[in-house]
Amino acid sequence: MTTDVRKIKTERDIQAAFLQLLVDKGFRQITVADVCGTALISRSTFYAHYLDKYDLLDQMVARYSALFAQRVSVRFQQMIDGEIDALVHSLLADMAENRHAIQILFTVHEPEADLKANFDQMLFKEWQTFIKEQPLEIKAPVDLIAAMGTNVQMTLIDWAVQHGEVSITAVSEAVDTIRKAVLLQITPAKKD
Amino acid sequence: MTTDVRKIKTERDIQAAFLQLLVDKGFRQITVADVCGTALISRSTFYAHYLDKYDLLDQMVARYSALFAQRVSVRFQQMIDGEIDALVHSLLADMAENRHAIQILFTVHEPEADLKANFDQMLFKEWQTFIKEQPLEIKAPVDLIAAMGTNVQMTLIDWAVQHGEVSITAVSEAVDTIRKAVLLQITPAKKD
DNA sequence: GGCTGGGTGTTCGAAAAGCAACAGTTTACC
DNA sequence: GGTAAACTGTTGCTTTTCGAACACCCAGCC
Repeated sequence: MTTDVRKIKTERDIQAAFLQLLVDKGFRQITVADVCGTALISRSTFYAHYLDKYDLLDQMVARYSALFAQRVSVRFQQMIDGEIDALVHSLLADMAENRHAIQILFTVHEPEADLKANFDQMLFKEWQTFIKEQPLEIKAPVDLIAAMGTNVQMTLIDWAVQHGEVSITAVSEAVDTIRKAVLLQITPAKKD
Repeated sequence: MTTDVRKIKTERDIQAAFLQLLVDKGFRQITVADVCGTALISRSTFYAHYLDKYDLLDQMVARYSALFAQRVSVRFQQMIDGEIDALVHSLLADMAENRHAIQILFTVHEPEADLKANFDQMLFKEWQTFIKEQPLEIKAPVDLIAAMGTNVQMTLIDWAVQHGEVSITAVSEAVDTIRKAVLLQITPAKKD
């Protein structure tokens, strides 16, 4: 099996070095030699783990995308139900380990690897299907409202990733107000 | 020669883990398995580098002792000359890299490995020879005054290690006052 | 007493990582 | 346009590290 500590450690080191370099000089400027240098890793070892720097980025983006994918539905439901406190809280709990990496990867936008775009896309689909399930006839275009909802959520996620654990009540209220405004477009007015 | 990155990295990891564990549970409670566990190192690898945990401690203490030994005379002279600002400054500059380790090792007092005792001993010898070189007949026992001087310096070093870079003027003045009092015991009163 | 569990220190073959050299490609500059 | 420098992947061989087993010791416990 893959229980060899060495593999885990070198991949850990490579990825940490990569994130560091993303901050320092940006993806385009990074060379494989750079990564190996700051990770204290041999170049031949790098190629034993990744095809090239694009593959490295891909794998990292894929990993965090998958992580997010596991929870999208839950988070989406929390948003719909107005459990903003719970949403922010569980978001931060999940990310406690990964916040740093996600924060950095959010700044990278490559055609084939864009974590923020992936998150966005997943949420957008959730909104689309949610809206279409609504019994009411709605006047505004589905995709417009879906985009609105997605943006509210992405903004919240971005904020959470940037700020980590902070007192949340003010945030919750602000998000909640906007959330209601969006939902009003697709559901009958009701008491919350 | 021995420029294999792996050796450097594992020793780095082992020593970092060891320092961590010293803080967490203290030297006596540490097992080799502990060190390997937190360093993500195989036990057989540990024994390729060190005989046992005592050897590990020894080597670390020896290293920082040697580092200090290189500079003792200079530092001592700075003290005698009342260049307290310069003393604290160069002390911190030297230790920038090692302050953390030294701070922790200062808390470990094993019969055969005691960094603080080593520092103390080196300074004490400097004071002894310095006092004996003085032309004046002195009334107080040499070792008493030597111990006094050593203590002033050790206290300063301890403070520097704990606090790192801080605004220093108040410290300088305090130390300078005491320093003069000690020197007055062995030299004729003079204008500074 | 005997037994168990956790610690030590050693060994060995297998796996991973290192290093150095390679040809091929891009980049930068005169 | 040409050349030097830097970067890329790849390879063969060496060194280090790993994991798992071993016997041993010692402390606590039934």
